[in-house]
Amino acid sequence: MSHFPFQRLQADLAALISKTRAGDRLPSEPDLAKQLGVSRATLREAMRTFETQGLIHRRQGAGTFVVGQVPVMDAGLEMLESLDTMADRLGLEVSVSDLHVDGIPADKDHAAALAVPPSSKVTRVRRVMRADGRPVAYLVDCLPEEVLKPSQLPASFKGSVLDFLIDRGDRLTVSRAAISAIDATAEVAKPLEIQRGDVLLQFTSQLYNSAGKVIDYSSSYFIPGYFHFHVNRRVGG
Amino acid sequence: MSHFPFQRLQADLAALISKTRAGDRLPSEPDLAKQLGVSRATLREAMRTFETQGLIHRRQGAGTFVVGQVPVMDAGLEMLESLDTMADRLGLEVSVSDLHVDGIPADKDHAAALAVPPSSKVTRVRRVMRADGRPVAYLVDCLPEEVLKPSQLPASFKGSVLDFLIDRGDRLTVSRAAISAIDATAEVAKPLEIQRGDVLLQFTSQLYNSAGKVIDYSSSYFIPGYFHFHVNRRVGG
DNA sequence: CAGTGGTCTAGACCACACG
DNA sequence: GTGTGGTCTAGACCACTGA
Repeated sequence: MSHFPFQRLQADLAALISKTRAGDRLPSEPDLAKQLGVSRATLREAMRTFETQGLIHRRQGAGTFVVGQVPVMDAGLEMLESLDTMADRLGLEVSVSDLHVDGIPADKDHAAALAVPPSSKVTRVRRVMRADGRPVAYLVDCLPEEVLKPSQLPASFKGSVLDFLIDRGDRLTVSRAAISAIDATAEVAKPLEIQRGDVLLQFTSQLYNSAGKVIDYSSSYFIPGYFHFHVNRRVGG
Repeated sequence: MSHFPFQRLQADLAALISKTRAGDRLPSEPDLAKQLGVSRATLREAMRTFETQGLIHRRQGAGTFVVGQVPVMDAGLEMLESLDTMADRLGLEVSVSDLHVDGIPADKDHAAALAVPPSSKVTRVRRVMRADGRPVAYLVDCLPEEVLKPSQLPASFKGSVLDFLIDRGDRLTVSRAAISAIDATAEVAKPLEIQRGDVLLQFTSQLYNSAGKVIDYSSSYFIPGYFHFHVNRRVGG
């Protein structure tokens, strides 16, 4: 028996997953832990890696399922386009769920990013993007109320704030996105159906109009494995 | 007593950390777990969040220390520059440690990225970048042997492959970087002095010369909190 | 309802740092 | 050696799913 349970366990799990048909359920965690000769805690730690890669999906009360080939969205970062538009361009099917639109008072973060007074009203739009029925991104947009009131969004709103603004005729120029990697908090883990502590790619963006004013402050959380973002960087001046 | 130990624990830990002077040691994990009324496993789970944010640093055998204000490297992604150059521009002190240069046979990944035959020789350069003495990034460059032999690197090599190539007169044009978020594997966790499973921002880059040939394939791993990468995205065509 | 994954506990052993 | 963080175990209770 190896003295490094975790490494061996990773290999054993990889073998098990690869020989399980997509969509099928793995044995329950207690059973699997017994089979592989480790405790359930260790097993779960190892499973987190495979969930991050999008190879398995765990559903409380239901089980752990092997996930089939994932549709990957590959996009450059030079251009800003909505995930909807991106999916269209790539010929992928995406859907939106858990759409919530509300008005909230600006907190310090909003006030600084949007250049509005603290406690002024901002419109918040939250939703989950799904590909193949599985959550792949969680998006939160915040806009000053004078740019967008919750009531202005039509019943037919399909989830893309960017596309809505463009269609409405707003003159948008550029978006500045900060890129980071984070642990999922409980708030974003729940809609994305992942675990708190799972790894996410985060974009925090400010969208400018032609007057140079920030009209949208958004946080986007992407589950790794479903997206391939890339950027071309020039060398020298 | 709250029914949500984790949330309360996060708040308690945050309070403890904020009132501890930078550089001081926190109580040991068993002591702290007892103080806060949770098990050590739960405590460690919560601590991971603060370590990701760079607020604390855990050293096996020594203790957990509160980290002072971190020097942040803020950089756009439109231009490719070495971390050395970036640090200079920002007036920050960085150092290189754990420099390893070796020649290895190309694996499938190298062969595909560098467009060289499998098992042909590639030169690999690995090193850790430190700011304020703390590891902040782990960098691995792989170059075909005909571009760079291990013996060609001078003893004075200070860690930047990009700067070396530029100084040598290589005509470089553009770098294509793929951006991802990953769990730290054991291999990168060790040099970065973090835990396996901690979150990292990863850039995987191909550097092109003016002939359109890939001459460097690199993987860069960044600890979140020390870097603010951003990109400006144009709207529309 | 039984069974699943999500969380927490108490305790153990190890490798490592430091005096 | 002593004490630290790193890891693993065995068991418990909970929330949720689905028949």
